[in-house]
Amino acid sequence: MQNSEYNFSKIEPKWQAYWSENNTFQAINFDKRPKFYILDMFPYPSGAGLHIGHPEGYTASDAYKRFKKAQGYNVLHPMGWDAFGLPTEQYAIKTGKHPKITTTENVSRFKEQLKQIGLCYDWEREVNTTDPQYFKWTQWIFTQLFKKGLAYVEEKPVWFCPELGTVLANEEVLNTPEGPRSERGNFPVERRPIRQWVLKITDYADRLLDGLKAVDWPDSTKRLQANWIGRSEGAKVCFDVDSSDDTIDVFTTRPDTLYGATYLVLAPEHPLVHTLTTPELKDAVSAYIEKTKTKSDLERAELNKDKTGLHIGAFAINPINKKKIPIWISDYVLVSYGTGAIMAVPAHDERDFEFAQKFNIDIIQVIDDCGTAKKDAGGNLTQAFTASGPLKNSDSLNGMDSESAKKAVIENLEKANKGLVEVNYKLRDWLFSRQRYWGEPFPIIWVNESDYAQVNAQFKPKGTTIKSKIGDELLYAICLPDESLPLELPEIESYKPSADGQSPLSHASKWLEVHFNRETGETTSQASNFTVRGLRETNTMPQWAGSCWYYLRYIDPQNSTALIDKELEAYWKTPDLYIGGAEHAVLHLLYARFWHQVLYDIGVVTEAEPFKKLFHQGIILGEDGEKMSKSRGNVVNPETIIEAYGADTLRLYLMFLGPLEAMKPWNTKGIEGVARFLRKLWRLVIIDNDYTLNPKIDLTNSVKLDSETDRLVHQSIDKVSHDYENLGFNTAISQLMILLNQLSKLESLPKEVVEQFLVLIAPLAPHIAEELFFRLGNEQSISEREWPKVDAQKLESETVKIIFQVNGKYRGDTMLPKEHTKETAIESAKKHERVIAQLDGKAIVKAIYVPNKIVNLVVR
RNA sequence: GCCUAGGUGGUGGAAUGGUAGACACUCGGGACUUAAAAUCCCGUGCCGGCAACGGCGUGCGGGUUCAAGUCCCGCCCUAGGUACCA
Repeated sequence: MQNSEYNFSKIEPKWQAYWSENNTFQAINFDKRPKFYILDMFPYPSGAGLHIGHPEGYTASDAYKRFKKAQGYNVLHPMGWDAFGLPTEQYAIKTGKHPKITTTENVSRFKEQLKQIGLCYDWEREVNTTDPQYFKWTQWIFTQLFKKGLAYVEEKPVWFCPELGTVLANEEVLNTPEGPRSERGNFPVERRPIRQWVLKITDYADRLLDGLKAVDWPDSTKRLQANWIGRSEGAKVCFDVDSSDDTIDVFTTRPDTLYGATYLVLAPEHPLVHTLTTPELKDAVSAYIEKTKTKSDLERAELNKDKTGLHIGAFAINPINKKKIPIWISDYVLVSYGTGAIMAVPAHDERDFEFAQKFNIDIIQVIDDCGTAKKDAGGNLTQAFTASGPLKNSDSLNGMDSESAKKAVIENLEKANKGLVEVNYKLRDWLFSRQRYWGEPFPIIWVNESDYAQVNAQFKPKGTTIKSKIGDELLYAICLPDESLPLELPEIESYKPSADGQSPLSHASKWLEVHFNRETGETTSQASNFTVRGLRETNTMPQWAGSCWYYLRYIDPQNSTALIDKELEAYWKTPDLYIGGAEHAVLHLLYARFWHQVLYDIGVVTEAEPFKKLFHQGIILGEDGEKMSKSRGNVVNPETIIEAYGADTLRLYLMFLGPLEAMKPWNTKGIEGVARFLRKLWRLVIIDNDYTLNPKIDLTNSVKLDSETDRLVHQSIDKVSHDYENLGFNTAISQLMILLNQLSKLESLPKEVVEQFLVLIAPLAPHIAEELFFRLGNEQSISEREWPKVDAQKLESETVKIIFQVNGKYRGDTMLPKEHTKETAIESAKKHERVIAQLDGKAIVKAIYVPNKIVNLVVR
């Protein structure tokens, strides 16, 4: 009876200390080996500590890193903290504790937990978005955007809760039968326009779309981003307003249906609504607009199945046939898309059809459905016909197909100066400010008009000015010089926003009021002949800002004179693999790409796209199959698992649960399987805990493996290598289980084979691999050992298994030599007992032979 | 509504159009043990049969094919995302 003990709690801390002391996984700048940059989405260090979802993706990237290192790459695999964020601020409001302190505590807890799992990062490259030496460069990037004219200020509607006196995030607003309410306190909330910084991401829409072609991302993610950008080609059509000088521009993707436009709809927020409404309808229209304010875009879209709207009394003239059509307002038209107004063609648009039916507006079919549309007994459409086809009811265009008609209509309108080709995007500009404390302050000063004129142009945006009414004054924005960065957050007494929704920074009067040197840009608390009076911007940046470019800072984290050194950038370039959740498929990845493209334009980086290859890890659900959450009480804590089973077992099990990309439930019972596997591995090498090696191991490597085992070894090297490369860890582990089961059965086996096994499993279970490798007499870390090579010859076997089928059903098999003829295979099938039984009384119609695989006899 | 992903034993899952259920968990039986833990062996999709074996079986209904979990068409269900985008 073997007496061995796999004491993970003793060996795991030992090797964690070893890796740390020896800088085993340090990335070496300018090393001759090929570089490989693996990036994880960095976490928000919450007060709750790690949950089991974090280590899933992180274990995968850690394993991949160890694999790539063994393959001879100079691997960069860093970690950092996306540490600005709402929960820390809320905690500060509640307790008065400075977010900086909370953040430091949370970060050290997270770091400790990551280390416990055996995750080895190059900690010398750690970044923290709240570190002034980091956000100095976040602010610097903003000044570049500002100077390039890619930033502007605008009043934007945001959720505001008068009761709480604060702006709310979408997720803090609940939909209730009584209307939208705040999550905290259940108070009524409304959309209120507040002064915001906005970034012109739409200027980059086409490049963001084109760039997707070149990257190795999941197709579904590319599609998601492309849909989000939503490029659509169409026309802008200008409608005159009857008995008025005003005109209304609409955007349409179907100019071919212009003859079928029977009414116009303005978004309730459209600037012309008030002007065009006839006096007797003003009250009703105002009431409708008020009601719209309480609805989010999503609500206007989804929950409001029943169309609402009002005719505002005015009429427009269809430019193509001079027909007079009524102007309506309805909340199904959004002010943020296109021109905020549409021409409604109920016969050929579902929403317009629904609306026209409800309000009894004409439905004129101008595209011939050629009998394919759904109609009632009277021959009227029962739903919109949205396909293309030949035109009708369209004067000279009758008979023309949709595509040609689109061109013809636009040409016609262009001649009359009533329209033109236009491209529209669903993508909206990026609302880039928050009325909060715990974020990067904007490096912006507001000055009055006459002072602005005296300020050196280097502090102003090129080709534009940014002005806004602040307090009662119209002020102009200038940016701080690089030397004044970072602009740090002031200490304040209360983290609560002011009652009018302004940022808590608006209380910090000492910090707020400055004197700005017109030439040098230096800010002082005392005025002088060279200074102008200014007010600092009180908004802060959103959490996205810091996470938009962190992957660049890992390359050169300490640089105080540049965001990144040019030579280092040229060496490390951009991440070769980016692993992170699909929940960031659009926003984070799109914003980061936008900033990267701007940085590319100004020469900071040399590649146009930041993330060459992307992989989404799935979510781990609770044992009940529901999303893990404190309130459900189904949260699994990694620390408990490590205490009971060890980090290697946790890592292995996380990867064994299922495909990395899948959403899968945690099952604590199942962990027994991988725990047994590791104990079995331990016993293969050690027969008691006193450093006694298993005598089955031939230390001289003179024992030869039988050919079947030898083939299995090489098949395993082959499969495991492929699976690791594709992050298919679950199948790699089952292959290793098969191999270990075989090796355990042998009477004796060469040490070399055991070591190869250890190298194969080291990426996933590094502690036990190091320990056993060490006990086999090796002095170097197993991570220095080269990845085993497959001997292709050994994969081949002399015999192959031929499957026998009758009418496609398995009825037996046999082993045949590799070099056999089709006839031999078919003959041996016909001789097989079970096949004969199936052939009884039937004739063979056909015999299919797939070389080295299958014989299928078709009988009747 | 729309977009995306998915639906395979009691459970997690595996399967270049070629033996469905690898590898595990669970459960049952046995060995070792005073006993337990650990370990080892056998069985474990469903129905029938002592067994050999036969039938059925990858959400549902069709289709293509010698052969379909895999490809095509229609439907149902689940999860995630969402902006009635004109």
